[in-house]
Amino acid sequence: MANIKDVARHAGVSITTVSRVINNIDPVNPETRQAVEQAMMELNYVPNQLARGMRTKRTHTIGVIIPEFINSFYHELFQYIEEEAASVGYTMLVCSTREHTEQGIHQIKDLVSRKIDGIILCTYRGDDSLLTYLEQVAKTIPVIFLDNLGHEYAVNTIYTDGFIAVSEMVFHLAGLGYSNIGFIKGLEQYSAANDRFAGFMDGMEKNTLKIDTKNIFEGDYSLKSGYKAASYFMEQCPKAPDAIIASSDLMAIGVMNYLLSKGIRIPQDIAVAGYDDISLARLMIPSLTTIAQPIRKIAKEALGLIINRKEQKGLKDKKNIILKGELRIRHSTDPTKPNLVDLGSTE
Amino acid sequence: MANIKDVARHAGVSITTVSRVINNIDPVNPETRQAVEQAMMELNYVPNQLARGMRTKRTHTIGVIIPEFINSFYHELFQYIEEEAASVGYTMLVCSTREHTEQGIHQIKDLVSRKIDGIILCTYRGDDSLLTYLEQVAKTIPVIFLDNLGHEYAVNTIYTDGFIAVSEMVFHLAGLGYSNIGFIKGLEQYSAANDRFAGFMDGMEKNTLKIDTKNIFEGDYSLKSGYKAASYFMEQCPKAPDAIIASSDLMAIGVMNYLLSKGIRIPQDIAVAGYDDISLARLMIPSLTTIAQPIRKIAKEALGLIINRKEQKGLKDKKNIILKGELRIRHSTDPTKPNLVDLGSTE
DNA sequence: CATAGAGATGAAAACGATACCATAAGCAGT
DNA sequence: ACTGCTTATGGTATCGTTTTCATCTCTATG
Repeated sequence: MANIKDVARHAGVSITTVSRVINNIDPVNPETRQAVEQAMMELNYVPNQLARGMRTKRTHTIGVIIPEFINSFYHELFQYIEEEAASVGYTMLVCSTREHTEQGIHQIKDLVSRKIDGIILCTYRGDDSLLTYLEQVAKTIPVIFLDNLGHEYAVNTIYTDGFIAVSEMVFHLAGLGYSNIGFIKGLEQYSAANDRFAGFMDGMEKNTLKIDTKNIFEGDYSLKSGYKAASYFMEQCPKAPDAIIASSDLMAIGVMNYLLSKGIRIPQDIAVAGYDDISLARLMIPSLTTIAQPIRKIAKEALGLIINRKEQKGLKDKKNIILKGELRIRHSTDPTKPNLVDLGSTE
Repeated sequence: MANIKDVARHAGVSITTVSRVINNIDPVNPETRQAVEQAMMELNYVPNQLARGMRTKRTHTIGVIIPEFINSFYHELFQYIEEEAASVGYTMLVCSTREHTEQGIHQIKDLVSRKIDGIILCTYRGDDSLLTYLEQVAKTIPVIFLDNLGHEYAVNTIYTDGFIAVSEMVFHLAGLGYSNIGFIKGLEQYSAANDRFAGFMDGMEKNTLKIDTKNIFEGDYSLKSGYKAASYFMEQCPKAPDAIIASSDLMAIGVMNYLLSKGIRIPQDIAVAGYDDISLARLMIPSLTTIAQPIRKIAKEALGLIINRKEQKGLKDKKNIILKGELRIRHSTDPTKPNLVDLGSTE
């Protein structure tokens, strides 16, 4: 494989000049430039990014860490990050922690050793040792955490406001006359899960609806735990709810699966709502009411923080960007909406 | 950030010795080793992979190119590749061509310039200039194409045998008494699409079923095109089929959406089958009969080809690994199967 | 006409690791 | 006592770039 030296020799100039042509920065005689460009063509020259990164300390690479891959919300988020990254000339290194702390630290260390320009964590089941390690990394390169962390750690965060969104969802249901609303919350470790739960409580209170603690179930965002929640509500709960809000679409779909398999009608018998607006939500029959996270915007903001980085100096420079979710009302709560979304429409 | 020199100084040895400790290859006095390890700890030393890759010509990085992200089959495939790569100590650089030739060549060039150890292409709408470029790349590093390419190009391929699988699917349907079977094929440019179509023809012939060319529709693997196909079959086709096989689950789900929205029962009125077994197939109601691609195996084989690479010298060294798909019979064709898959089961 | 500045180029030092070669000590075998 | 092998270590070239500094030739300017 040809290197810059070969190109220089072939074009009869010094390597410095070739470098100048590549980087298009210092003035170069048009004739010389042409000769160099031709040499590069002929030798099929491609600059070695390792060498380049070594000198410049910039690799135009970002690291992205995704949790388990089961939840397709992360697939979709991931897709937008890739798109955004590509559009600004960055390439992604991807790995998954599989929710294992030690593995996670190892992965981050690996990314750092590859001299990435920034790192995006999609989420993580809060473990202190990993987050402390992350803070350390954040002193060197921008670190962006796509979830609510609370304010204790010195890393940037970007996330959707689950409090407001779920509260709005309760208003929506209350407006339709539902009153005995069940809630499936996420694991306590995630503060985003707590936000959503707090939003639920807030909505219930503001609508002067009675909160029955029996109507609250803790899930883990998975399909299966939604299914389990539904079976709990229907079989063990003293008074089955007339509406169920799940903190993730996947859990909501698990609920739907249970209900439909038992011949319970949605929303006539029980309304179901989710959170995330994964593409599957539109495909369900009935279509699923949910809260759309602005993933395109999340991706854009994250990349922005990496590209326009300034030297981060500790906690005071960190940014917390909180975006607003959007309520998508569909048939699973509101029978006046179409039972299934027209695939030709843009919604 | 500390480098090897700092560690050497701190431990009172030469950088060569530090390198030996890191790579654990030459003999090193246990005491010296300990001193070096301690120095590394204290300085928080992480080896610079750029520098290392520069010397060793190995980066332990693979490039993965995915097509559009819309089809969740690629998400799932991608997930297994990541898993497999991580388990052998490799990290992935990911990008998407967005089915744009020029962009694709650009992406590949970028990956090569980053000195990846191998490249996996999930699929590509066959464009000659990109594939010719790929052949060139394959002279330097292993290139693995996860689709049938025909045998014209000097790159490795791994894929599922669509011919046998779809033929089996026809046998399955014929066995249940369906005879007027419609087929939604993929775009002509993909030879995998043609394999599946040929399998359909084969199955029909072997079951002495009449093939009506009106019953064949060309889609593009998307949800929407499945929907369109169904509307064509039901509204414009002289004699609507009693069963529909789609060459992708996504198209099959589009079909289901159309049929269910018109109140047509599946499978009592019309049976529906897909291809891929994306996780959504199990979640549909009714659950979707389909052909599972052995994605775990595909991922494993692909990584194997990269890790155990020998110098590839042209066409004769290329491998074509063809795996067998597995028929998954569910309710959408066979009413004796459960209407929805038990989420607790392992299927 | 001396000279400052701009344009165009090149030589050589880094960047942070590994690989190759050299050296020195200790010990076994003749 | 010499040779040859093993263990332990260090010096330095090298990977392929960019960056800094230096040089040289013009041209414009007072």
